[in-house]
Amino acid sequence: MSTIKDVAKDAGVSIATVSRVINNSPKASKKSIESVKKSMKALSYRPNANARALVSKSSNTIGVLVGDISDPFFGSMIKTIDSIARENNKHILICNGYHKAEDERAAIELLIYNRCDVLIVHAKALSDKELIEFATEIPGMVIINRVVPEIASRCIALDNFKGTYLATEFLIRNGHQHIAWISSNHDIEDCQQRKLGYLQALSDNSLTAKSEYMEFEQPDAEGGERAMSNLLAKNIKITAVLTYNDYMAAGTLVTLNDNAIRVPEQISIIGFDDGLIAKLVQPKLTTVRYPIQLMAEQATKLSLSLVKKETTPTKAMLFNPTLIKRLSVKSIS
Amino acid sequence: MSTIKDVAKDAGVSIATVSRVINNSPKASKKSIESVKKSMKALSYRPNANARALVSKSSNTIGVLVGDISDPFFGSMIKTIDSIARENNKHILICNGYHKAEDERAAIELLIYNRCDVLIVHAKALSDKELIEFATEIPGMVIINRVVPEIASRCIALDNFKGTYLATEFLIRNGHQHIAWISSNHDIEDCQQRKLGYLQALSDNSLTAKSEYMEFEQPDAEGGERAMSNLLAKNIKITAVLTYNDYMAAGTLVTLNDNAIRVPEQISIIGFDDGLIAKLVQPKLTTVRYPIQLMAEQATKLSLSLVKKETTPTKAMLFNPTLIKRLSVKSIS
DNA sequence: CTGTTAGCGCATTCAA
DNA sequence: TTGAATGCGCTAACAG
Repeated sequence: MSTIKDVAKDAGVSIATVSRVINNSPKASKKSIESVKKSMKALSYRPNANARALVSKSSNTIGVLVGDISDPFFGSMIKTIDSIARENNKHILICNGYHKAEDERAAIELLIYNRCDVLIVHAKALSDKELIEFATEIPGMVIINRVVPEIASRCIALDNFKGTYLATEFLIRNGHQHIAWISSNHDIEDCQQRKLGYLQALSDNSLTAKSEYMEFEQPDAEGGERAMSNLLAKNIKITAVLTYNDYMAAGTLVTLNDNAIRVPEQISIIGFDDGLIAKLVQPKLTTVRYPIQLMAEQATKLSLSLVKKETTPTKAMLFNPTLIKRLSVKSIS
Repeated sequence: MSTIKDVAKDAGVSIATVSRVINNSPKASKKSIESVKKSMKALSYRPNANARALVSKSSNTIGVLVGDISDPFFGSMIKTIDSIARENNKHILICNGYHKAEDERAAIELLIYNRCDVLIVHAKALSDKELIEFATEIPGMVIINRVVPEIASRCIALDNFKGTYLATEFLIRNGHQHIAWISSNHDIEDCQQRKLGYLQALSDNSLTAKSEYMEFEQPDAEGGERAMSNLLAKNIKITAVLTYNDYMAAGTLVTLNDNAIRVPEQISIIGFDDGLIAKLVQPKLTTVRYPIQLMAEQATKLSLSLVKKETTPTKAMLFNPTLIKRLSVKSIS
């Protein structure tokens, strides 16, 4: 692979001149520009991004840590970040944390090693303490989908509590009194908050929560199937099921359908996220919207302005969940 | 951010020694290792990946070009690549091509700029010619989901023709004679091959293809909805629909359900890909399996061995699609 | 086992 | 407008 030197020699100029035309510097004669460009093409010259990053002390890269890139939730988050990155002539470097502290730590470190200008971090397993340390070290780091009080100004999150509270209340208003909660078995803040929202809505409406109405499995369709299956096995009266996310809801639907239980006639279902899947299952899911694209956009912009030292927000940006009514909930008398 | 010099000074050794402990070189005394590690921690030293890549001429990065990262199909492809990358102590750099030649070109160039050791490229819009040029320049480049004859040994692809041929024949064997084809409106090889498979199976069974039985829309659920809607509008006799992918199939199901047409009782459906979604819709989709994870694994391994100059395959690795029977097809007399 | 030294490819002074 | 020279942070001889 040819270097800037080769190009300079071929074009009969100095490497400084070549550098100037690479970077569209105004102080380069038309003649130089022409001959250099010709040589670059002839040698199929590729500027070495590593060398540029080394000397310019900026890799022009936005680092992104997500839970699992194959999860469509993160897919749309990443797509949003990528599009804003492109608008700013940057690209993104993505790492998976798999919701494990060890992986999350390694991922953030990798992003730092690579001198990412800005960092957008979705970390659920890492402790507040470690996150604060990283954030202190990297001024452009922003945390998405989590609030760490000490660095709240760098956090973008959803009010998870409100999400399930809304949904539970909606079910209660529609006459439901036997509401199950199918959730994730990951011990992360989201789960706790969403569970609290569910419990609070129950108690605010004088309904007592029962542990046999709650199931915890992997937060995907399979987990949803298993959880619903467990619920059915217990032979308790259930008229509605609130789920941790749309995929668990989809799994719930599968189990119910396999068992000839009609939704929403016999059991109502509410999902969470309002992902693509919500509109594709039968019946279309009533769900809680997680405005992840909006949030990802804000996170990216915040992070970008942080490194430019433009803004200094004072508190966490907390987004509101909203209920999207579709066809998986039926009112009962 | 502290550098290797700072650490050397703090630890009272030379930068060479620091470099040695960073790289776990055997020729470093226990004492040095200890003091250096201590200093590294104290200064929260982060080796600069750009500098390392510059001098070692290897960024330890696998470059990946996909169509659209938010598409679950690519999500699972990337996840597979990432896991193999990690096994080899590498990480991945991902770019979106959005099936546009311009974006695909820019993406591959970015990956080359960043000195990716190996490249796994899913490019549909770029011409064979350009792809060959890139492949010639980068010995470790592998093309996935496409066959470019001149560089067949670097291609990993699915036999798309066989996929739809299989599916169409399956429908015919089950008594269907009025089979529609809902496909993507992108003018790429996959579409052409899959259409040919459909047409060939029809003609091999003495059925005549009719253009009003074919619809071309965006290859997603919305496109599937629209396509099915168009098909219904034409008021033609249809007993089965073959679709370009599972998402189009899911959209098809939505439209049919909205119009109170039962699947598979009134119309049978076959999808393509066997993605996660196939098992979540109602009824579960009979579909053609696209072993993308297997293929991504092979592509990564091939690419990895290519840069090590270990292997020199002679022909394209062509994968077989297989039919996965579920519940969306009914036999008619 | 350790330190000195020479680049890796590039951007950027500073003189001319 | 140009080129020579310097250094970004690091690895890898090489000599000790």
